[in-house]
Amino acid sequence: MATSIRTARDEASARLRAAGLKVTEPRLAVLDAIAPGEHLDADEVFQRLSRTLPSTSRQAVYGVLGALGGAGLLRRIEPAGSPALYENRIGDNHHHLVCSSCGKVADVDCVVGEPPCLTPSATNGFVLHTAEVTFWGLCPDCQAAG
Amino acid sequence: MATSIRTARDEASARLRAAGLKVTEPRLAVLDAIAPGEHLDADEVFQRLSRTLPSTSRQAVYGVLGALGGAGLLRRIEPAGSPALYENRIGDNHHHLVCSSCGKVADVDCVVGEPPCLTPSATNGFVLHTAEVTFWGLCPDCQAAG
DNA sequence: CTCGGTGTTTTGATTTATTCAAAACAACCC
DNA sequence: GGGTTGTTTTGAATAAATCAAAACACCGAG
Repeated sequence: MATSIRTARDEASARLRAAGLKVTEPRLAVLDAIAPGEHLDADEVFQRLSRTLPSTSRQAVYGVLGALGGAGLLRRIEPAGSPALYENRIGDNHHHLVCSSCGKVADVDCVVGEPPCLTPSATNGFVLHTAEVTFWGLCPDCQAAG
Repeated sequence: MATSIRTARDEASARLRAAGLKVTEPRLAVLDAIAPGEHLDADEVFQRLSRTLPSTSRQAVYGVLGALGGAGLLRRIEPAGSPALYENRIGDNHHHLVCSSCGKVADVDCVVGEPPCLTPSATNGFVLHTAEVTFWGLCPDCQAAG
């Protein structure tokens, strides 16, 4: 257990270094705070760090999230009506399901077949680099709540 | 010319009434301010109204945009990194091309073939009602600017 | 036509999410 | 270990939007 924690920290350190970023406690703590499948906003990350590394300032959280996002170690999404959210899952082009009632976010793998969403009908002269798909609906809990 | 202006106003009035909204000067002015193909934020709308109906407050603009958006007379989009934008084109499920450098927005008709983007690989129990696709890239001007 | 109820707008303050700037600090190469 | 550079802290400021209460205007009933 202690071994696996040490290992996770070491892996995180290695990923930071590989990205050309210095290894610092706030960065390790942020990487540790966001579990796979979660989508956390800056405030939620800050609150989690207030348990694991209470000296961390809110601005440091913004700085870390910005650095990790820019380095590709976290992915940032901004669903309409919600503050920016950060997730662990990177490197694939997965999409998101957002509950229009409670804001809950779930991942979905790319849409049916090949990524057709990368091909709009006309590009208006734009050179594309990403297609982002957000599905809006009601999550199971909000369906149950009527 | 005066006739066409009168007609546009009358059409806008009819659409407001049909939506169950009262017909007011600020609402007519907002509908008049947003031309087809444009994507304006609340501040841009407010600035346009400061010419055509200068007594309108910023909060009234927010109120009008909210009411018209809720009634389906305007569509609201919120690309990441940008304030909410409002457009005229409603009732079709078109998508958007956003320049990641300057923020310029262009409309695109739905992606190739049938709307495949309405079918994620797994819905995680969500009941879907909308799929929103945002394409990110560089607009022609920003390509030219290097 | 005018009166009254309801919905809208104004006025002014407030909140939320985020960014800026400068000083203190810490990681890491030598 | 010591210096440079990047990071974090501290504190203030901004942008976008929302809230609340009072003034007002639309529009249907009479």
